[in-house]
Amino acid sequence: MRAFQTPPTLQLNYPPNRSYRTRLSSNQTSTTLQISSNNNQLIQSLCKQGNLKQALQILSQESNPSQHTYELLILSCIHKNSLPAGVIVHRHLVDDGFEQDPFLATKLINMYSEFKAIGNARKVFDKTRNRTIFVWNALFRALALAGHGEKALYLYRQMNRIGIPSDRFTYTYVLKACVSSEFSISLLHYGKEIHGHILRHGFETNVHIVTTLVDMYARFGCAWYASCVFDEIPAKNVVSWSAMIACYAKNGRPFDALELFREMMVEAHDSLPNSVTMVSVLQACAALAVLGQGKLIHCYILRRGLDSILPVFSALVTMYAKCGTLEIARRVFDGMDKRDVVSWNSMISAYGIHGFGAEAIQIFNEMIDDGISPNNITFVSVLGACSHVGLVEMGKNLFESMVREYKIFPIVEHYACMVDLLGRANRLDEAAKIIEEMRIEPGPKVWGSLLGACRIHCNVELAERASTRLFELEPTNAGNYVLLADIYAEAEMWGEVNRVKKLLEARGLQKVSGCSWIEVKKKIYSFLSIDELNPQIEQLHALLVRLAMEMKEKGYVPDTEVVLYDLDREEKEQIVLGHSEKLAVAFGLINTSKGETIRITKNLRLCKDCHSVTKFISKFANKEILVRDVNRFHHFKNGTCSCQDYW
DNA sequence: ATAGGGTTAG
Repeated sequence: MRAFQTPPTLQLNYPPNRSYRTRLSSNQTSTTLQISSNNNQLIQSLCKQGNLKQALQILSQESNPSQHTYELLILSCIHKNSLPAGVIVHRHLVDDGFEQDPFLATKLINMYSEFKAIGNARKVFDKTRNRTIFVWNALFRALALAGHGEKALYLYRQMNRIGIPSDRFTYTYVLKACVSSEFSISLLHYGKEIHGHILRHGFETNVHIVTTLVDMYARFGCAWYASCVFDEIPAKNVVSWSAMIACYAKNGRPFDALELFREMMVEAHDSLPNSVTMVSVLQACAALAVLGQGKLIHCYILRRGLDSILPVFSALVTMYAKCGTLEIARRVFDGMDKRDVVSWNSMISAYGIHGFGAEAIQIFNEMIDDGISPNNITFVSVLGACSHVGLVEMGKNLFESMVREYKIFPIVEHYACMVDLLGRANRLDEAAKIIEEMRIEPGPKVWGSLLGACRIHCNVELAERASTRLFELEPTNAGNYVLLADIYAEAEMWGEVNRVKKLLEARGLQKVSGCSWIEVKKKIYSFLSIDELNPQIEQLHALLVRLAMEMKEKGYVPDTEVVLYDLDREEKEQIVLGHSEKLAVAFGLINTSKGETIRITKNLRLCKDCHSVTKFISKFANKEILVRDVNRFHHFKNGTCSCQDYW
C-alpha cells in the first residue's frame, strides 16, 4: 500500500477539491491514484504524439492531470495552433486548482501570446498572485511581441517600484518593448533609461543584453549609440556582429556595413558570418549597387554553403536586381527549389523597379497559382510596378482586390502607392480624392506622393495643400521644401521660391545634394555636382561641353527648370551641365571598355535634363547606360529610355 | 528543481 505514503509535496499536485471528490466516489484511494497516474501518462504520451484531440477527451473524463501534464497540454495547443483547445485546457486547469501555479501561468501567458490573444495573457497575469520573475517576463515578452511596448514599460516601472529585481531576461524584453510601440511616439527615452539600469546592475557584460541594446539603438536610427555599445562588448559573437552590420545596412550607411563585415572577417576568428549576417551584407551591396562586390559576396555565400537558405536567396534576388542585372536576379529566382512569399515579393519588385509592369503582374499571378498568399508587401511591390509604367486601371483593380479577395486591408503604404499611381498619370483629382476617402490617417508618405506628383505636373494649388500638411508632419524633411520650391520655380513664382528657401534655412535644414556613383574595376567613384576635388574634373567637363555642343546641333535644348536661382540662361545651363549624374556618365565613357554597359547610381530622382542628355549620349556614343535613381532604373539605349519618359 | 532571451529577406 505504497499509495498511502504519498509525500505531502506530491499531494499539492492533486488539488484538494477534485481529489476529495474522486476519493468519495470510489472507496479505494489506491485505485483512484492508479487511474489518475495512468491518465497522466496517457495524456502525456498523446500530447507527445500530437494527438491533442484525444488528449482533451481524456482530460474531460475523471482524471487528475499533474502540473507536467498541463504543461505538455499547453505546448501541444501551441503546436497545433489551436486557441479554442488552449481555452479548454486553461479552464480545466483552473477547475483543478492550478490557477495560482506561477509555472503554469507563465506557460499560459506564452501560449496566449503565441495566439495573439494578449487580453487573455493579461488576465492570467492579473489573476496570478504569486508572480515570479518568470511570470513578469512572460508578460513583458507578450506585450512587446504584440506591439504594446508602452504597456510593457508601464508594468516594468511598477515592478521596479514594488522592488522586484529584474533578471537578465527582463532587460532583453523591456528593451524590445521600447521598439514595439504601435503608436508613433518614440520610446527611445525609456530605452536610454533601461540602458542606465543595465549598467547600474552590472549587466553590461551580458552579450545577449547588450546585443539587444545595439539592436534597440539601431531601430531608433541611432547608429552612433549602437556602435558605442557594440565597441564595448567584450566577447562579441556572430549575433552582435550581425546586429551592428544590420544597423549600418538599415540606416543608410551601407559603406560602413561592408567595412564592418570586412573587419569581422579579419578580426573575429571565433565568429564566422552566418546567413543572417550575409543578408545584411547583401542589402548593403544592393543599396550601393556595387555589382562586383555583390558577386564576390555571392561566391563567399556559395563557399560557405549558405545559399540554400531562403532569406539569403531572396536577398540575392534583390541584390542582383538593385545592381541592375535583372537577368541574374531572374536566374537566381528560377534556381530556387522552394519559394516563400518574400522570394516572390523580391522578384515582383525586381521587375517593378526595372519598369516591367506586365512581367511583375505575371509573377504575381504565378505566385497566386502556386498557392502562396500575398501579404501587404506583395501589394506594395505590385502596385509600385503598376505605378512605374502607368498601368492605372490594373493598379486600381489590384487595389480593390486586396480586401475583396485576399482580406488584406490597405495601410498607409498602399494608399501612397495609389496616390503615386494616379498622380503620375496626371489624375491628381482622383489622387486627392483617395486621400479624402482614406479611413486611416494619411501620414507623410501619402502626402509626399501627392507632392511628388504635383512636381511632375506642376500643380501649384494642390502642392501647397500637400506641403502644408507635410511641413506639420515632418518639419525636418528638407526634400519637401525643395519639391515645393521646384514647383514654384517651374511656375516662375520666384518670390515664393525665396520664401520656401528662407523657411528651409530658418529651420537649419539643407537641401540634400545630388550624388552619383559608378563602380569601375571593383572601385567606387562618386561625384557631387560641384566637385573641384575630383582629379579628372577638367577632363570630364571638357567632354561634357563638347557633347553639349554637338547635341545642340541636333536639337538639344537644355532644360534648366530645376535650377532654383533666378539666373540668366547661360549660367543655368552651366549648372545643369555640372550635375553629378552627367559627370558620372562622362567618367563612364572614358573608363569603360567598348561593349560594356555603364552603370550609374544616383541618390535623388533623375532630372529632366540629365534624362534627355543621357538618352542622347546612349545613341551618340553607342553605349548602353543604366541609371538607378531613388525610385527605379532607367535603361538608356540607342537614344531611348526604358521608362519611356514616364517617371 | 523547473521554464525563457539577442541578429534575418520585400
